[in-house]
Amino acid sequence: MEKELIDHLNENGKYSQDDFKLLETELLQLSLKEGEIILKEKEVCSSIYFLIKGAAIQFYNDDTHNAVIVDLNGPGDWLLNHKSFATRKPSEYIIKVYSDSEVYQLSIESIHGLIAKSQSFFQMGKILEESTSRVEFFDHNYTPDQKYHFLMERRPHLIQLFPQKVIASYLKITPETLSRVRNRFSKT
Amino acid sequence: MEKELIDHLNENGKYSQDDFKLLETELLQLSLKEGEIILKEKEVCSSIYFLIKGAAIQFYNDDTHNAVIVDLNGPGDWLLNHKSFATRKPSEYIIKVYSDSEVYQLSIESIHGLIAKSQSFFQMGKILEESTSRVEFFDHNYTPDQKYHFLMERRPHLIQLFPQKVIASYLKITPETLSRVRNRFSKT
DNA sequence: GTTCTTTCTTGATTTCGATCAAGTGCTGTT
DNA sequence: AACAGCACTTGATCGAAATCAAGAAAGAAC
Repeated sequence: MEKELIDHLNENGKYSQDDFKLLETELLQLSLKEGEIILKEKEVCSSIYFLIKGAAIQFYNDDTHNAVIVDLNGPGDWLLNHKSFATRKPSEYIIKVYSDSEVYQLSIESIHGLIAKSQSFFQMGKILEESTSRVEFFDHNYTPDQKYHFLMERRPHLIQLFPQKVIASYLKITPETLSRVRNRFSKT
Repeated sequence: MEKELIDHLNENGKYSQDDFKLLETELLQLSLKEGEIILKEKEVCSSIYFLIKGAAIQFYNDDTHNAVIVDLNGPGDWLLNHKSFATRKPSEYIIKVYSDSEVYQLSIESIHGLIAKSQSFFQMGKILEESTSRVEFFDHNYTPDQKYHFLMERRPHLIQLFPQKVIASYLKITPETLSRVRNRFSKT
């Protein structure tokens, strides 16, 4: 099992050597090419994917067929649509690999099996807690500068993984505004 | 048990007569006066409340001590802070009764006990799914008109329960803008 | 290398919602 | 009834970000 996942699990819970061995038997390692779709629109999210290397985006197409990016992911992140996974209903969003990536796939059946074998895997339920950062963005009604600072503090690695137009879409600002924010920011 | 709760449960799951009886023994009915606090800041949310009559708000105080409203509730809604309830960590937000209200209180211990007695109560886990409307607001980057239309479609009763300044804070627009939106809206 | 494309930057202009400022109307209190 | 205190409306102005429009820079394809 890759170091990334071991570190991630140890940071977010307590697992024994046996737990790691159990988990390893359920993981499916996949290599994905840029542009591959992990979760199609209207498909039920029935696996979660641990991103070892690469980058992924979650988005939907608005009425004018523009991709609206709702989440960005880098190495160490879990890829899933929380809502679809929890409700077993079709996903409104699409998950797509943004650059060549390595992932571990873990099916919902595997997760249930693991929990049956070891209570430790209950802790994985944490993955289901929607990363609250998006909700906080909304609650706080941030300015473009605040949004960028927020991103720099919480997920700075994402800035390296995606072009600015993607970051801008994620932050709900225009690429021009992001360029000016970065310009201001680099002078302080 | 009040009709509101029976209807609510039947709409969101399948429960037997025995389930209702079991539940009834765990419910604590409370009358609350306008302004009473249900969940204090930094308190762990260890009960959920079903709002039979009245109205409630969830908010936090920003750096300048203005209340920023993050959720509004009316009869038929459950009152809880999802994040604190799920993580057992202190809540960042406050839940306050906005007008004299009738609620049922249900503690987390009661919920666990109910699940132990009847699998039906697993379905209550749905309550824990964060109402997605707030996230959608953010994802879609709505204009003030769209926000108001969204509210009119999804939760029109809230508009009757709260003054416009409260609705405006919830929608992250000024009361002036809301007044103009409503004015435009009433002419179509 | 050179060309073609895409990304990023920079400037000018526009636009929408916030802010500022009165004024109106409603409710409750004495 | 008279007043005080709010909630709401309406108008005028302001400002921040979007939009429009070139260019510059950086990659990719040949």
